[in-house]
Amino acid sequence: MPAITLPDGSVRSFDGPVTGTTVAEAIGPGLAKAALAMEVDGKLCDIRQTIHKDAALRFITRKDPESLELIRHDAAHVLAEAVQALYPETQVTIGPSIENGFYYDFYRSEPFSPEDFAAIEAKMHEIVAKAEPFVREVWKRDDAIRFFEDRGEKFKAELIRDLPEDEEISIYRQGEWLDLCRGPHLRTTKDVGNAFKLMKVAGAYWRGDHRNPMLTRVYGTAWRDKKELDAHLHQLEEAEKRDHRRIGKEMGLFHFQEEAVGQVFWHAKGWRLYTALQDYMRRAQTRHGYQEVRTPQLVDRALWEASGHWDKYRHHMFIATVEDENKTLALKPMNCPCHVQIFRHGLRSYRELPLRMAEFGACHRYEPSGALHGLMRVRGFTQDDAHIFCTEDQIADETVRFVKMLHAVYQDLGFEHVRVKFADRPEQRAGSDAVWDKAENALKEACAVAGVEYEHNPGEGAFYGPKLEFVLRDAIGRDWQCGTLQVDLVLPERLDASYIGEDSGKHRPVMLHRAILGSFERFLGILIEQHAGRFPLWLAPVQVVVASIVSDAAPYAEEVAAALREAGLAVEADVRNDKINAKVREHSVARVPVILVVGRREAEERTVAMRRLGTQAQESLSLEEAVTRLKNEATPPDLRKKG
RNA sequence: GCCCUUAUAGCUCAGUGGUAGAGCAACCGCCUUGUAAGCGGUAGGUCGUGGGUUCAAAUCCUACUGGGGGCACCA
Repeated sequence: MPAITLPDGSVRSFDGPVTGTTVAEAIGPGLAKAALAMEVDGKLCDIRQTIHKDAALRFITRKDPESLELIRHDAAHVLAEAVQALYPETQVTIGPSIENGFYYDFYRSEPFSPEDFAAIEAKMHEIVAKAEPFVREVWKRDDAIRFFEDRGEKFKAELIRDLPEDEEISIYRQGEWLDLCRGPHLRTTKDVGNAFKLMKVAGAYWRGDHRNPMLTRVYGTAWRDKKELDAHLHQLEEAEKRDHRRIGKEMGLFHFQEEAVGQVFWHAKGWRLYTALQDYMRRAQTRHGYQEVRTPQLVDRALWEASGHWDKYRHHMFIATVEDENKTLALKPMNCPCHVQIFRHGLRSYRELPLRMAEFGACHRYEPSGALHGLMRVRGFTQDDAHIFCTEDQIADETVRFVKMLHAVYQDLGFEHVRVKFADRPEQRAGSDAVWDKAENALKEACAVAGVEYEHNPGEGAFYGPKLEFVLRDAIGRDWQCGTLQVDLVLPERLDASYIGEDSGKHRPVMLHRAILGSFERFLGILIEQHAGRFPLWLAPVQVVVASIVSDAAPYAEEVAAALREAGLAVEADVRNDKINAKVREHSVARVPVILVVGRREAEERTVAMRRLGTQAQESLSLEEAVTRLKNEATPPDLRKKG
């Protein structure tokens, strides 16, 4: 006699086991029509599922966010049926719903191409129109394996074989077609609707392992209605407009070319942006008690062997040799071993700890070609790297200090939302379990002291120690992992770093590896996308353009530009023989934050007409006032007078 | 590295077997101009590179290199 409790608190009793469909019909025809699935005691399931005992029930309609996931998952099934109908030799594997859509991985000797999309989409619409009910069946394991093997579906058979013994093998049918699937699903294929679109094909390794065969993955996006779909497609276009590679080209910030793959040619404007950020970081570091150092680019392999990097990362290092000398050197892929060399140069006292050693370390890594991505993933980059040599007792305090500094920097740079992840020991690692226990516990404790709340990220630590990962969210909601703090008890041991303690004995320091930006290249890529190239004044590559209206005003325009330059601003004078409309347009398109327009009147009165990017308003003010105000406004946030 | 895709003028792109095109930018001239494109003219490309098919290749095939989207990788 199940009693069904509904979200409004009301209870309905039934004489015997009932399906969700029956309950919905009992409540009313409107709900019966709208209910796509249901949640029974918090668990999402098919609406046709039978409820045997008392339960809390909530119906899922198109309005509920859960419906999107179901629509997407079902769209993947519809895609798979369509593909097998058109290309019967294709084997199916898996097809989950993902953010904004779904994908399905197929195995086929000839991979699909976007040219096949039109035919596949047409078939999908046919299947949706047929309104085939999704019917759940539970099969015996052996029957299921035999069934799929008989059909030549080796991948599916393998999946079933690998399911845990006690797992129920459920099959979903939609008309003639069926698939192994945990569910749940909508009522019929019709519920998928027509707001879907196939987006791209991509290769993906079977079970995510590069030793396995390559499958063809077809990605699609799916929404509740056409309006949502269009909004999503529009958003994709908007994101494309802020792509840092596009903006970098438009604003003349940097370029890449074949002769230096994965390395940036910074142009004058991009370099101003870069150095503005670097200057800021240098000030922040100095303020927080770091000393800056500089270490060699080319270092003998012996050091990398000692640190353990040679063993693990040799194939990702650029190796250099000299003809006349039988030596192998490597371009440094990281700075830590070099910093240890400075630390161990001469005797260190406990009085020097914590010793915070920073370097804008230029590193090179031979990243796989497929990993390269604009500024975000390059082969030559510069880290805002630092290593804190300290005692175990100082870990907590240093963590507190670092987290504070990191938040201040992110805030100055315009990022408010920061998450923390705790990455613990990976499978392949250096150091004993005892050392790892110690390092992980120390870091956890430090988090507690610093009041840092974190998510767990299992197995993702560095090979020498656990790490905190700082993830920031940008203006359009994307997450970027930038900052990191790593506790390392291994490298000081391997590279024999020591200090003399209070007891006159030798001790091992702890090394904290830390970065806030990560790499300048990547962080600038993020900054470009964050601001869509419209930087705050202190970062803008060209801060002000002084544009003359008539040639008579040209000398005054030059004078205004000179005054601003004297005040430390990046300014250009545009005295070309062109219409003011054209000049304003050109510099607006170039995202110059401030345009000062000067004509005959301004020259006579010694004023400027100020126009801000993104507005049409003009403000007339005296030259002196303009210089004072712009100089103040262009001051980096950390140098601005507070309050 | 693997799969798909792509490469034409400085930029954005059209041209799909029959003598390389447009817009913007550049350069030259005219216009002295009041807040998002004034007008006219000139110049600019061995169509990414190497092979091949063909009477004929930007166009078809093939390899390589770079770019893009994923997968794998990310000390």
